Amino acid sequence: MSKNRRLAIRSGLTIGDLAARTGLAVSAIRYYESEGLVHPWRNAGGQRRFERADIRRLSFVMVAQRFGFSIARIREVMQALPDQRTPTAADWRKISTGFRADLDQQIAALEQMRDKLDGCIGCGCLSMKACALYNDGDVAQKNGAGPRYLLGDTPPDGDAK
Amino acid sequence: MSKNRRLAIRSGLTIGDLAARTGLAVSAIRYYESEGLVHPWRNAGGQRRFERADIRRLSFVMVAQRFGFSIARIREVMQALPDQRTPTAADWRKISTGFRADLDQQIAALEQMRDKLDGCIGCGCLSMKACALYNDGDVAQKNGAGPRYLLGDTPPDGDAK
DNA sequence: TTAATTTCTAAAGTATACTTTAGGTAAAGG
DNA sequence: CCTTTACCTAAAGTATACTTTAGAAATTAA
Repeated sequence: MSKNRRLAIRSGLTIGDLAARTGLAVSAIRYYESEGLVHPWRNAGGQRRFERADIRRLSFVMVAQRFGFSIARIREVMQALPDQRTPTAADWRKISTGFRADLDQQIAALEQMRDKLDGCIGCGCLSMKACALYNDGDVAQKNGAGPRYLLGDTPPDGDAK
Repeated sequence: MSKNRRLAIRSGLTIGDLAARTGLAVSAIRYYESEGLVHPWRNAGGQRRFERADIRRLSFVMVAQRFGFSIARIREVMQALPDQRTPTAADWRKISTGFRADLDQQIAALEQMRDKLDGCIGCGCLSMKACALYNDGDVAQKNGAGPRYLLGDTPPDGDAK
C-alpha cells in the first residue's frame, strides 16, 4: 500500500508504516494513542497520520517497558518532551537521564532485598518476627493494596510459636 | 471467634486466623489456594483448616511477590517443598537459594540495560539503527508478545532518515 | 473501475492478581 | 437457644496492557 510513500508529497506515515518501522502491532499503536503516548492527526478520510518523530516516541515506549515502567509512568516522563516542535537529541537525552535515576533506584532496591534475603538464607527463617524481609517498607510496592503488614507486627492474638 | 483457639484441641488454623497472622486478606488466601500455593483440609462443616507451616508458606509468597516473581513461578519454586512433612529450615533455605540466583540474574539484566542506556544517553539516539538497546534480546521479556523486533532490524522498506 | 488492502470504531476477550457481591451455612458467645 | 460473626461458593468486577472481532469506510493496485 505505502510502498511508494517516499514519492508522495509528505502526508505523514500511516499506522501500518509505523507498525512496520517499530515492530509494534497496529492495535498496540492505537492503544498507545488512547493512552496519550502519541498524538497523530487525521487525514481527510479520517485515518491517522504520524510524524517520523513518532517512531522515536514509540521506540522509547518500548525500551521503557522493557525496563519495567508502566504506561502511566512513561506518559508522565514523556510530558517533558516539547509539544510543538520535534524533540531534539537533547530533549531525549534529558528524559533518558531522569530515567536512569529511576533505574538506579530500582536496582538499588533489588540489591538491598537480595542482601536481606541472604540474611534469611543464613538464618533459615522466612517467617520469624525479626526477619528483615518482613519488616521493611522501603521497597516499591507496585500497588499499595492495603495494610498487609507482613508478619512481624504483633498479630491480634499474639500466640507465639 | 477463635479467640481461645489456643485452648481448643488442635484443630488447625481458620482462614481468618491465617489472615490475621500474615496480614493477607481472606480472599487472597482463598485465591492462593485456588492457585495451588497452600493446601488446607476441610473440617466436618466444610471450612478450611490450615497448619502453622502455612503461615510460613504464605509469608514466602509475599516476599517472593515483592521480588517481582509471578504466582506461576512461585508455585513452581514451592514444588520443591516436601508434601508430606512440615518443611524444615533446610528446605526453606534450599528454595531461597535458588531464588537468590534468579534475583542475581534479574539484577544483572537490569544493570546491563542501564549501561546500554548510558550509551544511548551519550549518543542521544534512542532510535538509531546501531543502538544497543534496540538490538539485544538478552533481557527477560515478561511476556513473549510476538516478534516485536524493535527497530534496528531492516524494515520492509528501508528508507533511512 | 473493480478488487484487494488497509484503516476505522466500539466492544469484547486475554492474562495476572486479586476484591467485591450475593445468597447461604457453620461456629461461637451470651 | 438464639444472635452475631466467620465462613462458603460462584460469579462478576478492577487494573494493566493489549489483542481480537465485527461491520463498515477509505485507500491503493491492477
